[in-house]
Amino acid sequence: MNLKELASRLGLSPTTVSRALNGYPEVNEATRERVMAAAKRHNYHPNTRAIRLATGRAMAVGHVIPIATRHEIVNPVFADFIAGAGETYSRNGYDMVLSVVPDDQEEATYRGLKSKGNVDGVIVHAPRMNDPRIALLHDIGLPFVVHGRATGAALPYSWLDVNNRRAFQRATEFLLDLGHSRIGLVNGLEFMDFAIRRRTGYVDALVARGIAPDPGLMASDEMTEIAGHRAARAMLALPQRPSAFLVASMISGMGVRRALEEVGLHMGRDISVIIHDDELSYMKNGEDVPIFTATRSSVRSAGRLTAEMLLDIIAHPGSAPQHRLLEAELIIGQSTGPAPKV
Amino acid sequence: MNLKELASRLGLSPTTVSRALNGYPEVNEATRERVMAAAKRHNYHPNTRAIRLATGRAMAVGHVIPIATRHEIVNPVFADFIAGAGETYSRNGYDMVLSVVPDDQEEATYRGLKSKGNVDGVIVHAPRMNDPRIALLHDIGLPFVVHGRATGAALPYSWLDVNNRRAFQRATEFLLDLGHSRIGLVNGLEFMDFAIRRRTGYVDALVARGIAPDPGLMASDEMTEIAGHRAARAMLALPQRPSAFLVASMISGMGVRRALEEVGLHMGRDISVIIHDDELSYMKNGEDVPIFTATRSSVRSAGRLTAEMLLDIIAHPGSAPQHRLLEAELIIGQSTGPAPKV
DNA sequence: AATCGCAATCAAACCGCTTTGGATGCCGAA
DNA sequence: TTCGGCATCCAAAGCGGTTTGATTGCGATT
Repeated sequence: MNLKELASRLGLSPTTVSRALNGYPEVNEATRERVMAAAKRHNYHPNTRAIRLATGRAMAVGHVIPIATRHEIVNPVFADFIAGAGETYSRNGYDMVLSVVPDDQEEATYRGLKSKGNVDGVIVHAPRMNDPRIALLHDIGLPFVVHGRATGAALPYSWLDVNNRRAFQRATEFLLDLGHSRIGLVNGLEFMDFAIRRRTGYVDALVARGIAPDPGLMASDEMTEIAGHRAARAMLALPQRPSAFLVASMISGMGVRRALEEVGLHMGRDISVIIHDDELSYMKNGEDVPIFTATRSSVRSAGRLTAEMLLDIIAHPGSAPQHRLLEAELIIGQSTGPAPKV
Repeated sequence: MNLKELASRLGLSPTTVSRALNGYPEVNEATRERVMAAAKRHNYHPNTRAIRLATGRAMAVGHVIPIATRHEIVNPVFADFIAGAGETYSRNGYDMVLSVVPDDQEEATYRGLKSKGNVDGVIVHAPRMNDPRIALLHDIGLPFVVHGRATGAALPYSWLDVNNRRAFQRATEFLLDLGHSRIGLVNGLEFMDFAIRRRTGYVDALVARGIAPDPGLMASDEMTEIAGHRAARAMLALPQRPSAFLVASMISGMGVRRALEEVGLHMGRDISVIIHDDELSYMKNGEDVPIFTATRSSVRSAGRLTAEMLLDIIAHPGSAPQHRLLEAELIIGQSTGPAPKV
């Protein structure tokens, strides 16, 4: 069943039927209802491919995921972000198209997406310092929103980010207030923009209290259980071990906890831990009382909001770049307590 | 730059240019090369929307992800499966379109995908017993492959699955051989097909050795850290506690390990644990020596293979359903050892 | 009665490609 | 010489919608 056939059954022209279904004003209400009813009765759905060609819009948004020929891994927050963004797209009749490509083909993929007209815009994931994608997308004229920020970008661009600096600053202050002065930072890889900001927040808080940051207490690695474990073990082996940890993710935090248990330290009593909690749906931080004290920000709702921003930008080309900075909550769980007297 | 313009620059008809670019034989080789060169020089990429309309093919595959209005959560293996499938699609010029929809709109989504012509086929995730999607997709005539199997399906369908029954049977036998006789099963939710099969494997192995399965040693819940912890705690509190655990996932396994440590049991010495390891990229099971003894099967390569199967089915409509059963490896890590003498 | 305005509808062009069904020119065979 | 066959190339008709630019009918205005 297509437009033409539906129109002929109704004794109307395709023009009128199209307009009736799309809510144009110049069609008699009685006619419109007749058309609507017939469309429903015959289970008519306009062919997306034809709409796309006719309107010149792709009605789709792209997400490009470069895969590890070298170091990076599929980001564990990715699934939840996508789920959030996908909700927004579904609600607005957009498709989400994912391109999983070797990272040396990332640029070609963006160019292809634009010139072949597959999508109306893209969301940029996991920005790094001086991220080349921003200039690239500007260059090819493909609307985009960055999830996160890219320090060093020369051009203006739209972004949505969590205030990572502030979150880690507050968490550090919270630990300092509890009497901790040697605080270990188990950070993500510091070519990722958010990891840099987190370290800045941590360092700022220490410096503001007159504490010189100790390089031995700052680790930077992938946010895996293994890496978290390794970093914590190393710091626990120091002559002056930390009495608290600030950890970049739930998963790293589990590695840290394992390290603590191995050396016989009780989390929340002998040693404090704060993690950043992205509220991943499959990685809940406890049920009633959180296991970890955490800076918390839902990556899923970030996905929803980022997608909304992008759709708005697509709908209003030429509008000024948009920015949105979300604050993380600091929620108290069982993993923090006053620094033990020495 | 479009076909018509490229053609006119070349002094050729669109027909010939189209054929030249698509490798049709009825075009002079010299002409073809001239066309190819011009296409490259002008950075010509055919408009995907037009191709799709003209050929009637969507050149896209759909993945429908129902989101939790009730119980389910975004599947943690999902990201890796998608990454694998996406590789296959990219390599073959297909797009992957993800639909994230409230689960009461799942059926409508599949129907829409078909009637609006957005995709040429779909992959069905996380099949349950008597999964209604199979009959639905048969009904609307949308090619599909199931990742997993759906016990109770009346109609034939294509699937790719891991031999979950065998994997858990082997793991159980391995534990039995080590002298364990009380083995706790920390399973996933048993409306999921794979969870049922795993339990079957576990039970079969026990029965084969003349051991009656103890309902108190079989837990079924979401595969989260929290749930794994809860299940393990409950079993450890039994008058006759298990000396080994068989656990459905890496994440559950971390909860189990936490429970063990809380009650002062050393994993691998006092108590044995085997998990199922999907080889998620952000959840490595150790680096050199695996932390957990595990039944292992890469969900990422499953994604690749499932996608290949689907593309094959799309390319050969009317062919017989295809099946592929992958065997899991049993790899030995640090979490298993002989049952302690009582 | 002639004109105007407005509501409602339609024919046809168009989006950018593929594909069908010819054309055209040239060569070798009858 | 004539004609069939072959290699090349092309005009035009789709694909299934949207959108532009009329057209029609009718009550209201002059």
